[in-house]
Amino acid sequence: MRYHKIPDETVRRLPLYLRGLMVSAGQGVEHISSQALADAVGVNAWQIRKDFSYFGDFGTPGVGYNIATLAKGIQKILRLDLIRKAALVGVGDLGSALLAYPGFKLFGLEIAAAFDVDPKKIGKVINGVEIEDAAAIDTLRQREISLAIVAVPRAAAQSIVEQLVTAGIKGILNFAPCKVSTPKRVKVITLDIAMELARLPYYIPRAEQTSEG
Amino acid sequence: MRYHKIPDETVRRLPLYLRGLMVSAGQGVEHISSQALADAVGVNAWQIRKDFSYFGDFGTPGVGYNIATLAKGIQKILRLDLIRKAALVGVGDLGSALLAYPGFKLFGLEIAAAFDVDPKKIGKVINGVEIEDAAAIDTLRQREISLAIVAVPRAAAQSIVEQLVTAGIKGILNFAPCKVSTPKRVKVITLDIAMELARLPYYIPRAEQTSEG
DNA sequence: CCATGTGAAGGTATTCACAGCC
DNA sequence: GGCTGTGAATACCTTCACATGG
Repeated sequence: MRYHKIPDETVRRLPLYLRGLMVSAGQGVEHISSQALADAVGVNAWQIRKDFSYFGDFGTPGVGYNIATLAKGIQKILRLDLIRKAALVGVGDLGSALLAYPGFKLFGLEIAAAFDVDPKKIGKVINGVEIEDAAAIDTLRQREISLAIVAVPRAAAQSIVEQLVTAGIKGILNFAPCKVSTPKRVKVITLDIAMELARLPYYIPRAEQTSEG
Repeated sequence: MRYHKIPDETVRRLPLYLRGLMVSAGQGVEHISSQALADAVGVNAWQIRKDFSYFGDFGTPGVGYNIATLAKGIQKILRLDLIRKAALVGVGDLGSALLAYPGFKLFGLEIAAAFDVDPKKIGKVINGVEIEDAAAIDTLRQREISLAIVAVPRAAAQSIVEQLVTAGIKGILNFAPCKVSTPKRVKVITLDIAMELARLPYYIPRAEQTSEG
């Protein structure tokens, strides 16, 4: 089933598998079965096998998957072998935390540029990255950075996104709590932290509620 | 179609609608059509109408939805009228940013307690919340807090989650990049920031790649 | 014998088209 | 005329069962 349209849900799970493989690799294991990976990441074994089957034959029947080979394969599918740098716009509390966040490294990603409008922040260096004036966003094209993380207030988000698109940015991770519009060719993933917390109470049965605020 | 099982995807979208309604309400509008809300939040109009239809008749044909009534209705469905307090565990870079994050207020939520294991942090006050020793997590039961946000390193996550479950926590928003296990009655939403960034390159067409790192 | 890979079945969510109501 | 609410149709994703290969 090598040539097929890839379900979006499969793409969403690929980084999860990659994370699980990286963690297993760090424990010195060489092969892993779909069942073992399933236990590690919390997805059904047959779902994992189906997902991998979209991309080709990664596994060996009776043995499982070679962790290093599979990890490389997923990195290539996700294009993490080619794209490694991201720019950050908005170095407030959340932006600073993202600059210091060690988790991107696992995927080969790093924040290679940071921007803010606040003159007091411009010129400061956080985690080896110098904060630049947001007016310099258009230099991203020459610097061959095609990913951006937006961590600015809602009111500024759409305008910043438009600057990023002009600067040749092709993918945006948006933390601003609002919809942002881009040309179809530019992919946006919006991640609203408060929204995630807000749907949690729904799953708490009424009988079990312990907190009323 | 008042009594029906609610699709999980619908529940996921409810906070999005609520956010859109809150923003519209702040602009002095009283009614909104499914089309206008659709434009505001980036979901199809028929999807919105279908979602609301699971819960009853919120709208008036020819007029639209009363924003205040609909917002209250969604808050009630999500149980945001009853549950307003959350505890934070792990006051590192990300945890501190979450403590300062103003976005929870829109949903009536607040971080009402914070814990860390680092003696240097314990006793400090951030945004009006005093950081307590993680050993005090079990006091959450008496304080009637049933939601928790976990922002600790991967290695500590499972152990912290178990303490939280013992303390009577019923819903967890997990930022640690790993699967955490809980009894079925405790709902966990894991939000791995790096994973979200990592699937963005997939959507960048090869021809358009401008960055290779 | 064990684990993968995959058509087919089953289930869930989205989209459509239009009846009903203001 | 305009907008909601919803059965029906469609598309999508998950789960199953088992053939296939080491």
